[in-house]
Amino acid sequence: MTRQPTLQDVAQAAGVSIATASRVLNGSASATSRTVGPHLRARVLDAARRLHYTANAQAQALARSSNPLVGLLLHDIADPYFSLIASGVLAVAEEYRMRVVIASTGTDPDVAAAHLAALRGQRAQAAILVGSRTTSDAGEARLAEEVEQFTAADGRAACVGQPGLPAHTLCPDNTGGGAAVGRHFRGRSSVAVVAGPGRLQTVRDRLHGFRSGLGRLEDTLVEADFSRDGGYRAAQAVPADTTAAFVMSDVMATGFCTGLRDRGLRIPQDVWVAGFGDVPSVRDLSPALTTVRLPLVEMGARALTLALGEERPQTIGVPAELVVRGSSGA
Amino acid sequence: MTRQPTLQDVAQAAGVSIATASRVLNGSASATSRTVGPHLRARVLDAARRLHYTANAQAQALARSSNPLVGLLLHDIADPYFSLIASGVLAVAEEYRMRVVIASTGTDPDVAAAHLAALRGQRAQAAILVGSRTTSDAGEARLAEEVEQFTAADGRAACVGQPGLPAHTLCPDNTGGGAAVGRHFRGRSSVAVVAGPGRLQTVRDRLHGFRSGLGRLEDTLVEADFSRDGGYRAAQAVPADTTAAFVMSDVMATGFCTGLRDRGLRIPQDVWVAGFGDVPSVRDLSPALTTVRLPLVEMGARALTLALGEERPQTIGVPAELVVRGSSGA
DNA sequence: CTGTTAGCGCTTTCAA
DNA sequence: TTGAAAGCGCTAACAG
Repeated sequence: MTRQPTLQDVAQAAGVSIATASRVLNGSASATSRTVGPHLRARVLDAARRLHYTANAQAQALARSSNPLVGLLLHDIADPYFSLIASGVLAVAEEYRMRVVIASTGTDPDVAAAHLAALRGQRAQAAILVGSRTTSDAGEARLAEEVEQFTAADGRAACVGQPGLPAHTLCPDNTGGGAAVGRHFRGRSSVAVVAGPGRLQTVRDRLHGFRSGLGRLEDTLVEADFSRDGGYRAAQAVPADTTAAFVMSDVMATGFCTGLRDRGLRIPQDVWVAGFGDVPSVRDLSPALTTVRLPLVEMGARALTLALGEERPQTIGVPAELVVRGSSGA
Repeated sequence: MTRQPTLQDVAQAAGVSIATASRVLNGSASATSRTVGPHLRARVLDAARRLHYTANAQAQALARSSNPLVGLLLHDIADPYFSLIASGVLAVAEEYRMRVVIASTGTDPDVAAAHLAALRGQRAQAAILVGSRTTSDAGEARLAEEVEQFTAADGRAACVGQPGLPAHTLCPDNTGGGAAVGRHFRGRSSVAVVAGPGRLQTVRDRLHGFRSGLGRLEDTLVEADFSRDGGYRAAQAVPADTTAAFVMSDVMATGFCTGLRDRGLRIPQDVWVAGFGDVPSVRDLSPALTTVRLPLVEMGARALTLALGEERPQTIGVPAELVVRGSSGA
């Protein structure tokens, strides 16, 4: 490799000291950096351009002991629920001119904890944890511990999901959203719920809300992973006389509807279906999917804004709104 | 903030030299690092744990002059086409235990070039550029120049899209895929094409392939952005007597189908529709969408594997396979 | 097997 | 306004 030009090289080429070169090239916005004469300044800029100089971000981070970096940890980037949130995070990061390192952690809090430790190693200024808390108390405790380490190292953490972590929290109204679906389903004779993994707090909240909204408990519970195919399979597992199904994510619901249809059941004549999240594509199913709207992109944006802005951890509720469409008779 | 513990602190706490601490904590896998006595080793590990020590990744990168980092530049993470590719990249990065910094660049080559320069500044080992080349010769030239700088700095670059950059290239068969749709549409009387922005090479390739497959040129061309709503609007813009429409992305096609339906046209009785990409959700449209399958997740995985593995830039074709479904009469 | 020490490239006082 | 020099935290020879 052609060794990367260093500030040293630029300074030399411009015939100035390395300090001067630093001031004109990477000088912080602070007033003290503008103090370079126009003549030298021009020479430095010119030399930098000629050499294709780019500051070594590591060295800068080390010297400044701060790194314009935010970590984004989410369950699965291939799921639109998460990629939409990610898109909001990226937009804000761009505004703040921060880089973002991303990782898919799955649902294991220990994996998230490990990544968070790595982020601390990178001296990231912020970390956004997107996804559900779990019922693994031990795991959650370790994650919380790691969040505290991160915060102690002057990092800002924000979580999109349930409260429970010592960090900013954006808390979608899973219970309320579930309840709205439950109320909407009142009067339907035989109700099924397609849930995600039971260890996820999100799943519990949505289920609990749903049942309280429905006003009774006789539902059939089918557990699936949060995938399209999981939803499809769940449609085979549901009782034949089901007249309404609450599927806990839009991605699952999408597969679920197809599964139902392949089984000869009609939506909504035979079965009402409702999802959760309101990702864009569910409007285009036929019939369009009734679902609970979450402002996903904004949630991502908000989470980073919060992390970067607010000093004291805040918990902020995010309203979840039932959107009734054709899949439940609209 | 509680100052982060340094290697110094750990060494002190363990009563050993900083070198020893370094060897046990961050020692490269090379044989020379295992040479620490079990006794001291244990003391160091213990001290590190007590202090919650995490190596400063910046300092490490600087000292080692290499950074286990890959950059991922794509048009729009909210689009499943890209998020699926991203998911493949993340999986491989995880295997290699590399971090990935991600950025949405839109379609402007200069934005990508700027991000690439930043990646060079971070001494990233690899960069994956996902997205179409454009017809902006000047912009592409600047991007190519930047790729060369990146490579010169010992970085590996891989591109998912068209050839044209001095890097590894994973080249989906856009022309062939388009042609397959064209052949499939032969015999349909009035054909429309919903294209993305004309400045994208991908769009040109798919269109060119389509026309050659169709065997004639009298199609109606509607240009839209690559969004769901763009597809929906395009459905209003297409001639009323259209009997077949090739929509150049699945996301657009998804909205397009709804637009057509809202306009009173039936799929496939009145209009055949085909998309491109085969993202998971299009199987669940009714009728299911005919489309051109691209192995998106694998493409992402392959791109990074290639970048990390192969020295000499290679161009690899990725087959695109027509999948006929209900939206075109299957 | 362990410790000393010279950098890695940049920022930032402190003097001049 | 400019330059000299002391680190930032860690790695990697080189000595012992």
